[in-house]
Amino acid sequence: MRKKIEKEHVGEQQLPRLGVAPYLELMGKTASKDTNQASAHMGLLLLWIGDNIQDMMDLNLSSFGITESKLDLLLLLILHQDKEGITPSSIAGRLGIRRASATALLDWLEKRNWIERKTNENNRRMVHVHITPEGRNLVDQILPTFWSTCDSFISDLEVEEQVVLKKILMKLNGSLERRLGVGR
Amino acid sequence: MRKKIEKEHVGEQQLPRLGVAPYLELMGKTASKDTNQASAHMGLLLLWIGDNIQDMMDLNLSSFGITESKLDLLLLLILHQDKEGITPSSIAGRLGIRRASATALLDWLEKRNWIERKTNENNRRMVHVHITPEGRNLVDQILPTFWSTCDSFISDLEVEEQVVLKKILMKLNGSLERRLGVGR
DNA sequence: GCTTATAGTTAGATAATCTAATTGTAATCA
DNA sequence: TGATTACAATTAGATTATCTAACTATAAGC
Repeated sequence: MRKKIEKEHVGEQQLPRLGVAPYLELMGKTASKDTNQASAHMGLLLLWIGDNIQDMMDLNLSSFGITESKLDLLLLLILHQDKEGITPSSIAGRLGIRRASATALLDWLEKRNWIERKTNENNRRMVHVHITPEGRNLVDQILPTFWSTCDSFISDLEVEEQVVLKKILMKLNGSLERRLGVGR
Repeated sequence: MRKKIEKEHVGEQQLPRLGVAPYLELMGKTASKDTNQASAHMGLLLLWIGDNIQDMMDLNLSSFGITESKLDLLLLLILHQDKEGITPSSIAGRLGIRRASATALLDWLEKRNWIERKTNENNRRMVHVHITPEGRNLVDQILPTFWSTCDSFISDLEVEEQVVLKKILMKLNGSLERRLGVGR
């Protein structure tokens, strides 16, 4: 008797890949006339690329049992650890989430002993947050994979392409951060 | 899902923006020696850019009461609507999610009358999915905003920068899709 | 000393995902 | 041809990440 797989084996009837062309055709029919369609084409590619690199990072981090957003928070704690001002509020402000959401993230990390909370004795409403040695240890284990994954995103590009891209990406990121009013 | 919209008046004690430098310094100390740090720097920027454009798109679509991932599904239905092979399974395959997750998405869209399910009479295990006129109407209302948002991502770049970027982005997206085994 | 503001948490909700189990149908094969 | 296996979809139940609103404790202002 044959026993069974586990892959949830997706059937043969895959939808064909269409590529970008039908999207551009639809854009031609549905974009407002003051939209620059060549730029929008690039924006669409950026959206897809963002999606794909996010998936790739999630995939590579999944074995560590932590998501990129939680790693992000731990990095924040490391990079600001000399300052005393790391509180649930300031974390929420930096990550662009509500205080209640920060509480939930911190609960999760605290339960695993990767961060600690300590009440501010001068203002007992406030709580200081810091990473523990175990947390730092975890991050040190993860970071080599994190950086090599970042490296891998553009590994298929030629060196000259990378040079050009670098300048543009820095400018682009600055522009987006300015317009969103955020920034790391 | 992300919301991140209102303000909830965040207090004064904001964490300072550090910029990329401390990240690069940390990378110097923690990256494996076969990581190309210049490339990883660009990868990090791409990750941040992806995050920022996703936020910008979410923000601009939020007033339509639909997320980008659900719009994505509706676009899929539109672009494949001549073919008969659109089923929960094929949707799950294309979106890279499980069939159960596709069922949940379709339930949500069906409840709002934007899609319809119809049992395949030749093989009663299968269900065909198609967009309704109301669904198509909704998409037509959203798309101008969607395209202009895509356009806006790179609106601060010079024309020459855009020209260079386009070629690189197409190559980059192709490379990522190939490595992830996905594609639109 | 009341009143108001602030920081954090709790309670309860929703969205987007997952795995495992279930249901109904089709195909295989002994 | 009837039992077994495979497959498509759904259901049930869980987790993660977010939200808003309400609550608690503390500090500050008048």
